[in-house]
Amino acid sequence: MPELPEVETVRLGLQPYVAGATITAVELNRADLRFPFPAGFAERLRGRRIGSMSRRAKYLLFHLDEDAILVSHLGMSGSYRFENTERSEIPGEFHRERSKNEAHDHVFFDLACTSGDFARLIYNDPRRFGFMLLIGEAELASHRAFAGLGVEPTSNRLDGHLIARLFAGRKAPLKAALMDQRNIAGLGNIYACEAMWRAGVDPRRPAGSIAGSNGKASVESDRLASAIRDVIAEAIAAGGSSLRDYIHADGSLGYFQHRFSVYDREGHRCTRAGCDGTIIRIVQSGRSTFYCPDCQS
DNA sequence: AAGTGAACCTGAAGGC
DNA sequence: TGCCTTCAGGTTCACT
Repeated sequence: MPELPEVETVRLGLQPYVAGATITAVELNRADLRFPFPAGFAERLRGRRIGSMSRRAKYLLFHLDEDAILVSHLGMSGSYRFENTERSEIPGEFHRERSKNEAHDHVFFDLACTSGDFARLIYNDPRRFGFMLLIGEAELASHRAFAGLGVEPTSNRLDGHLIARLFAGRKAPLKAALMDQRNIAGLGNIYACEAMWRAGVDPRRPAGSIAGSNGKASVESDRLASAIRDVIAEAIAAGGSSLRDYIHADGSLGYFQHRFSVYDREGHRCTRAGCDGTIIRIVQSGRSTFYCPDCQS
């Protein structure tokens, strides 16, 4: 379930365990996910020490020694879990014996943690839309996955003026413009819908109609920028608690439980004070959009 | 160039 | 019970 807040929650959950850990072994259950794994993937990771983790848009970045970065995108259904987080003197053997191999477990990372514990980090991804890259720190900015990405919705650079400038003259529906990672990087279907509801704007409107004249900020572009930043910040805050179990996994997946205002609420009453509308679902560029036709205009 | 739609893949849920 | 269709949090590519 990975939009930006979910990816950030995964990062926050993994970071304390993997920071400072050394990768003692990597096993692949198949040669590809969405793309083939980079040549020599497992071999190149073995023996590397993980410094820290960061996130860009929906990408997880494991910063390794020798200025390398393990990039992980979770696609639609990717997840990480730990198994066998116990002390052992023989890392490789220990994990191999005890680890459960569930359907769609594709990558196994054996880690020697700074605490002296050993842990096995497992990447699972039923639909295999996720992928992993192994690149150099210097390559990051120019890599095709990152070069075109827009502003982080958590950044204070995201304001009404920027939205107006990005959207001015655009005829694509507002929803499509918000989902376009070249504009705002990390917004997905859920939070695009939620942000438009909070801002009271119709997803079908041409994106350019949000901008003021001459691409200046408008009341609506200001409202939309605030809505995006608020909903993302709130989701990260809420996600932190609800996904923690999922990271500690003992086999059971945690579920991201959230109160959505519109997403997946077709047929329900709009919850905006004073609005009597009913949430409807439409399809835009092949994706579901949920909104209230009464208070989003 | 910008915008739209199909493709990638598996599983869950609902209708009959 | 099973079989069929539709849908799912993302990205990329091919086409108009």
